[in-house]
Amino acid sequence: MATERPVRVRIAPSPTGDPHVGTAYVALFNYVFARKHGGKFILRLEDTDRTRSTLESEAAILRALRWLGLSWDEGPDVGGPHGPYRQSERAELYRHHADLLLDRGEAYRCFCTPARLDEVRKARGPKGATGYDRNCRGLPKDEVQPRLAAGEPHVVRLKMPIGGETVLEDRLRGTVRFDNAQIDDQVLLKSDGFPTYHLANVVDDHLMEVSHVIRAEEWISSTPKHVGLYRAFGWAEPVWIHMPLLRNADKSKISKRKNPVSLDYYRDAGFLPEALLNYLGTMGWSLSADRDKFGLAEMIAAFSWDRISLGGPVFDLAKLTDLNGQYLRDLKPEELIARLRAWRLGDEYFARLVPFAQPRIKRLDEFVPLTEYFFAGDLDYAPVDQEFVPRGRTAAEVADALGAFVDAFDEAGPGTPRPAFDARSLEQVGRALCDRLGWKAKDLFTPLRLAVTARTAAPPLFDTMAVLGREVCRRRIRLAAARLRSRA
RNA sequence: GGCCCUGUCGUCUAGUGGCCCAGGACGGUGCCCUCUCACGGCACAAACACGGGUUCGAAUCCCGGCAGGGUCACCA
Repeated sequence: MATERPVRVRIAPSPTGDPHVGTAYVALFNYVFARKHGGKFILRLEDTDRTRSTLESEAAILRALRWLGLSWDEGPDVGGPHGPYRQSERAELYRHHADLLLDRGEAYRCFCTPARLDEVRKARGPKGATGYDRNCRGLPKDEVQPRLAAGEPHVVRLKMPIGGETVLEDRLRGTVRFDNAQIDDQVLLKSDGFPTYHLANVVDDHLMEVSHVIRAEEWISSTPKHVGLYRAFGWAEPVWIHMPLLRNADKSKISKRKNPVSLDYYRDAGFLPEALLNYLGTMGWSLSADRDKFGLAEMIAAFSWDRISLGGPVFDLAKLTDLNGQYLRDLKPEELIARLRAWRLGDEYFARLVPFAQPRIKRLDEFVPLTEYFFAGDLDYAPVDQEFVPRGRTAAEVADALGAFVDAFDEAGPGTPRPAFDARSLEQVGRALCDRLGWKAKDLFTPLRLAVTARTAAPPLFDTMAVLGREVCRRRIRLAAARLRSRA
């Protein structure tokens, strides 16, 4: 362990969706650790999945991290001595390093088709050993060359040691041992010529001189593969630090079905970045026995890995909300006003509402009541409870339909980017769902309108949703569905 | 299922062998403040998962199964 190396750490999000609260959590600990030791905090985009990565997501992640105030010293937007910081722009580098391993006999070309890999997996059954059967590992050169020359699609795999064990030292968990028989020959280069996470990550961490890999616990079981890579290259390992995973109330890994997970939600729902950061700092870490309100500077001053607890912390919106309230009350009135303006009580947001309100008001004093749900967080459905279920349907059916709608605009098919959150595609998704269900449009759109506005009469539904945003809509719809289910 | 990680109030946590018949916070309940609500104050209920060891002494060390989680992709 090269602990004396200058501290260089990184957050390496994959731009494949919303800016995730888990990313912010891990980023926070990277940031604090770097600042504590006068080191560098690097932002690197891991966009090697060409089918799922989007520029939109990339921008959203950068925006969210900036909103939180976690500034990076090196990154795709600010540059730095080890760029580029976007993996898609480093493809040559990974190919070169894969070749290096190939030349040294540490890696090999694998011509197995996805179909064959599928069969291997199936043949092993539910309780079989894991992974690839190393079918191509022993392929003789004179067989590989012609297939290569013929342009046959293939991947490059790492030769993991067949026997023995891989031992790694985790700063938080101590020595962790893996039987090498459990670890298969990981793909390094995909058939599209792009690297997998494993290769790109290890190559970049080395080239960027990352001293400590601080990441989520879910990575721990693939760490032996990374250790194998460092050895194959002959490089020094970083210090491994695997943080506990944020959890849903049922203790499963935090997920958008059970929790608001997008940083945009927290921003739109009126949480202050400093409160969110503070709250995240109490997840698995504590400043002292009797204080849970503290700022970034205090956290940096007091930070130590020895104060980490490893049980996966449940993310509790109620406690975050309380903390947020404390921050709000500490603000000077003029500061609060500025925050409110920057949030939704400013010209920008007003400009989007006015077109809806103008045709519907006869006096100025009607504006606020009319547009109330554009500013509210969670809504009170009690007054409209009786309106949710159309004739001939059950509450459970409606709840399922609402859930299906959220899924439909959230999750595209494999390899397809999810639909944009605008009125056109929202309506499209809604109508497609009606077709699939065999429902009249009204039977879905009415409960949807109620979920989003808690009113029977409102401006056009999909325009309203577009203004409210994906995060607020998702939460309201899920809440309404849960309420319907509890009634059924 | 294999492998790996984890295990203090419902939740976040303090606790690194005696200071702990376990402290703080959120949430809950009650009371006070108060024109109401919020804030604030006070109080109450609420945990060392279990079984074995080690030790004069264990929430703290060791072992065991138990439970929860993660992971087993040409996704990260």
